[in-house]
Amino acid sequence: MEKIQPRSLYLEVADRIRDLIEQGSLLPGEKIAEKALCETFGVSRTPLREALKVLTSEGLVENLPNRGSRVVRLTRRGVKNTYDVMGALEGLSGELACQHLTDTDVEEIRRLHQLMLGHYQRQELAPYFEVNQQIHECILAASNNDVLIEMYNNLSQRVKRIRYSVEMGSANWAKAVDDHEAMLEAIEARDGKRLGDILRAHLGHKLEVAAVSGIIDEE
Amino acid sequence: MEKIQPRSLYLEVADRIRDLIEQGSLLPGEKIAEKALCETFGVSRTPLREALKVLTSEGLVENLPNRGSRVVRLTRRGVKNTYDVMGALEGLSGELACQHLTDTDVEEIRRLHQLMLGHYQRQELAPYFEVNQQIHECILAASNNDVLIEMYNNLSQRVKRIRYSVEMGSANWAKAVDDHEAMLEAIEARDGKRLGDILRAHLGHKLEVAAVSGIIDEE
DNA sequence: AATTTGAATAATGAATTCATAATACGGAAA
DNA sequence: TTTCCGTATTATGAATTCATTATTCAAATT
Repeated sequence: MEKIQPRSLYLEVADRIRDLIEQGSLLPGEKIAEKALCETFGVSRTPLREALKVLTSEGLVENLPNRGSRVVRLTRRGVKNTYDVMGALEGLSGELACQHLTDTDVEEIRRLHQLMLGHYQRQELAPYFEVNQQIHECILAASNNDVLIEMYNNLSQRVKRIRYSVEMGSANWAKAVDDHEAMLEAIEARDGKRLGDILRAHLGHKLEVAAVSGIIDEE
Repeated sequence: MEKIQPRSLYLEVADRIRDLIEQGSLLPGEKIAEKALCETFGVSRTPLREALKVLTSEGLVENLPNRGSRVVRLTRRGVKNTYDVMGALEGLSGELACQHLTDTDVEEIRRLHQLMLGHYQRQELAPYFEVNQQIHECILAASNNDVLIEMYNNLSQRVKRIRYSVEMGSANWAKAVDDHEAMLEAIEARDGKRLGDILRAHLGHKLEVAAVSGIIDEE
């Protein structure tokens, strides 16, 4: 029998607002009118305000005393900072994953890797990204470190609303695929140090792509 | 003239609760009675509950629906996970710091380093830790990455309530001082990669000490 | 005696109300 | 016309109230 999980209203509301921000219904810098959101969600201001406080401490929203909340703006510098930290965390995830990866885990990653290569060869960008992310999530999960996973997901959430420009430079793309090739080798050799180094370096490339997106403010 | 900073009540309350947890007035696993805290702080339940939600998303408190809040328990595994992530973040801070450290910054670190050595030679543990922390904060600040600083401080807060057993093994202590010697060299050479590696490794030792503390639960 | 049931109590969750600060607007003065 | 000032309006911050869910404890049943 499955347990019934009672979930607090404010968590539900926080999820919904997160979605709104991610999909772009609430834009960076936009003021969040409490009353309006209350009506769309059909809740009172209390749980809504609690949700806003959670999002504030998550770094998605900022709270100006007596002047309400706004969606935080993404600056180029802020995004760079976020990616740097994510790189460090990915690096750690690689090192730890190598200590825990089972043979079937590696098998699964190998499968995804081949799948991804196929998408690359056929230049199918969206499916490529999809599988690419699955690989990284596999490694992250294998780190067996829930603090790490929590931190990474938080940071990831902050930059998710950047819509990557649809065409990725072919040179960058090729480099990314090369990185993944090296990653797989390191994984198969269970070489955590090397995998960590590759992952730390790997994320740097994404930034260039992100910078093009219109959502980022130049301070 | 100094600006007047209007601060929300819930942030104030959150700070106070954080203090209570850090100094051990609220113990891990302890249930947090809202009414009692409201009276001690002299505020209503609304800002208190908002504060609790912030602390929950910071990982200091957990929220069981309809059953209130409790201070999260520290498990050996959880502390290890936290230290691993902190190590990765310190590593990054070292790499970044080397890109930004000015000569006067390095001068200051050198001064602190000598001060710390003095405390080590005289076996003055508390002052040693004090200065030690100042050095790490210097490096962290010099990273110029506020996302990194925010993350690090959050994690640091979570484990702050561990009271390190007063006597540190003399072997460990010597090793830590050695690490610091190597750190200073790397800093003076502005060798970010090396500094990063040293810092990543450096934190591992603390864990052993922490494990002795009575506050940690064996799951 | 041990376990279960149910009423009484207390605590949490959420809506509402009240207080206060910010914003918008209109008129007066320069 | 532009700027400044004061009032009206609106929104936020916090306390209070109401509703619902746990908990406690005594009585009843096995």
